[in-house]
Amino acid sequence: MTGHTFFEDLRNGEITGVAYKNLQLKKQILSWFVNTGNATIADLSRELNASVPKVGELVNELITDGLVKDYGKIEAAAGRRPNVYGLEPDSFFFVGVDIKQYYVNLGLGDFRNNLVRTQEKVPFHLKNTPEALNRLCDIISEFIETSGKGKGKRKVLGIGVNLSGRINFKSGYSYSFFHFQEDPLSKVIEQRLGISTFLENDSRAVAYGEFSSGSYTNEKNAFFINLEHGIGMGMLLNGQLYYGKSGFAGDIGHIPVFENEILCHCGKKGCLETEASGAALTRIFIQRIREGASSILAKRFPNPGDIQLEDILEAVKQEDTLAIELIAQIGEKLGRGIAILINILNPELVILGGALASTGDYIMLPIRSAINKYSLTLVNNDTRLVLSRKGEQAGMSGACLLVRDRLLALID
Amino acid sequence: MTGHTFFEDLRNGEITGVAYKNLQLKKQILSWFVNTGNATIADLSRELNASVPKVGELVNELITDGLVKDYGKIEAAAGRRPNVYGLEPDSFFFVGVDIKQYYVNLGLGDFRNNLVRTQEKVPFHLKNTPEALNRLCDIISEFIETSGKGKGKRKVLGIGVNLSGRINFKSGYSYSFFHFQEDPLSKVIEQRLGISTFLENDSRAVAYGEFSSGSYTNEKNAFFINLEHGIGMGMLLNGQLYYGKSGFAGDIGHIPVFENEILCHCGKKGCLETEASGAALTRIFIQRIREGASSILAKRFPNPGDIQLEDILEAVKQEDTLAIELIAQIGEKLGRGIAILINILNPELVILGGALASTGDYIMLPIRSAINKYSLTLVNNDTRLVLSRKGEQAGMSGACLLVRDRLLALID
DNA sequence: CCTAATTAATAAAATATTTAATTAACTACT
DNA sequence: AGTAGTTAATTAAATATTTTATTAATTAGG
Repeated sequence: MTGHTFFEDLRNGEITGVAYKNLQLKKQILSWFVNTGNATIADLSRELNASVPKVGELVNELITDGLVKDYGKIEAAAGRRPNVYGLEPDSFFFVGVDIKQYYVNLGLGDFRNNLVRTQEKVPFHLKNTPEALNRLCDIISEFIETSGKGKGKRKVLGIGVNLSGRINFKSGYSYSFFHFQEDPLSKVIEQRLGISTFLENDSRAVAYGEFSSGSYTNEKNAFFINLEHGIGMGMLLNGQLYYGKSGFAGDIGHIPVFENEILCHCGKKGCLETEASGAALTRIFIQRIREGASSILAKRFPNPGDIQLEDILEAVKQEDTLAIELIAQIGEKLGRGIAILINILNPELVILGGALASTGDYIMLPIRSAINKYSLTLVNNDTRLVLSRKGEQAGMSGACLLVRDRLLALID
Repeated sequence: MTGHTFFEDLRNGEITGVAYKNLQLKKQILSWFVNTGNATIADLSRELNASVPKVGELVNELITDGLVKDYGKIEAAAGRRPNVYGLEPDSFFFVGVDIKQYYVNLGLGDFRNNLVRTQEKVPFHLKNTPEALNRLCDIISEFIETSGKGKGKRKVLGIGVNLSGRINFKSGYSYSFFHFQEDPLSKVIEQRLGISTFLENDSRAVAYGEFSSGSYTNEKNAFFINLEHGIGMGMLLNGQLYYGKSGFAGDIGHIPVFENEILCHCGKKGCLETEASGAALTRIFIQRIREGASSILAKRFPNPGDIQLEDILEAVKQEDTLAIELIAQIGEKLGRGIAILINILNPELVILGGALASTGDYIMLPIRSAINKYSLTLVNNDTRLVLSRKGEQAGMSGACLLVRDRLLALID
């Protein structure tokens, strides 16, 4: 009993000795609730190798701090029924901000990974200007202000922001957007809004959201592949989000797999993205229309150059032959890229998400057959390939989860 | 003070409460010595967040068990000089067995990662027969018997065996060699020799040896690429040896990067190994000779089919133009494969080893230029590419280290 | 060469933690 | 319905650990 709250202790780097050990054990208790769910004092004592009185004491302190809740007694085969404890969802909240090219999704997540409120597709144009950053802060601020519940504002403990491009989540610097000031972007937002803020690369955040969602919490080695205009990826390796040396890891879009002459926007030739991305799909589709191919989009767009990725994906749903043919081609090539990943990293799960994934089996089946064709059977037998079921939710959810887990110092 | 030795406690799964915590702290102390070197009680107390008297007590117990040694006083700027403690190299030893196609290397490693005795190139033919396994056990047994020092046999605490092919190091099963009995191979050897035995995939073990050696202990994300007839790889990701779901990870040889029609022994086409391996080098070299190309080997081998990989590598050293030309070609293609790895995993270090690496700059420069050509500059700037400096030693050393660290339960 | 300053190691005192014992709560069986 | 058997939670006793104080060892400076 230090007299300080959990969060005060957490922020205090000077803490040593007994207080340090208690803090560590509290983190382990919270971590257990986060990863495994509710538990009894006896469970925690057994799993964390601490005595029952000690665990009881710390759980009570966490209850006092409002982080943990007594969920009452549970059924038991025999004997006195234990009380179960778990996270207090209503104590604190997190805001997840998922920034896309032309809009922003905001979500308010509780302590147990439920989005209690969302505000989707708030108009916003992602440009590297102070005005855009200002507008972004206003949007977030407005969202927090209006997130009251009953009597007042809900206590927001942290903000997670997903941005595309290179991010150093430890320093809080963004290198692709909003890097026109000295201070790291996370600090700038933090000062504007007065709430701890963490940045993350968008694909990585979405991946974290997917991996932490219900069905996939057991997987230790998994990829989330984000199929939009470009190809992004988030990786979970040995149960941890993988960054590589400087946070560039997951750049699957620019692996050299083709012997083509198409110049990629990265400056190289032969990148996977040149033939197997949303951008490639759009380019090839327009080209085929210009060559006279028939499609429901051919009539609708007098100028084929106006056709957007969304139109093509819509056409797939309306069973347009050309769109379906091309998405299958893209799938086959993507499958070759994924086969490389599978051979190298022997994962247990690959989740496909992003706009292209909404075409379902049309893209999934060619990918699967290419994986079978190009990767070792022994290895790819281990790998489940699934479509994302969370869609846009995963971005907000992942952002909330990342702030939560970083604030609790459950991950580093 | 439990009255039991460290190793007895370690093997006792039932251990709980205070004894458990002491054991954990002892592991942390040993781990510190292994990873960071000698330390004073004060250092350990600070770093491991335990009190000075507690650390002192446990260090003394470890000294009693013979695992730790008092290295005396060290210089200090001011004040009473502290005693430094570290691993006792002469207490226990480990045997590393590196099995190649036609020979075996054996090494006796001490507690501090020094090979105190080696026996290299012991003739052995790796075949999947009980006779070969028998012979292997005899070789190991003979090595241990003759590893006496002064008065008697040195105490060998564990044996590490590197085998090519798929290995499950946790269960001890080998799936490519010596799998003709029910019991896991590690258990079979263990029972024959009466000493704890661990198996590991050869490339992974060599990688561990390389990563743990002097200069590279700070790297958290590194690859070791083993260039022999095939291409093997061991990966360190987030500071841990990476296995993937079933231990197949690192299979870089069979990633589909070529659009060729060469049938790989894995049954697929377009594998990296079909054009960028020692086997490919041999095949192409022989073919070129048959087509009339000139080389110093052309005269020496009336039948070009007799030319072996070793002969070609020797020819490179003698500056044979054809050999040099082809090794550069192989390098360029390998570089493309490595570029893929770099883009995906953003490592800080890539070590090239195996027979082909002995050609030095002849293979290194084309690899480096292909990496620059095919991977994103921003990413490959992070990556140092180096040649293995340990050569055959790394295999034995890695095997010893893996047993040591697994027996001490420093890694899982 | 002695003293102040500094750090290590040890010893004693103060806490903290665990273990064991007790009490409480509940089920199933006679 | 009462009782034996189980498991939880609490309390008290026994340990263990940390903290603080003391002593030891060493350097630098007067």
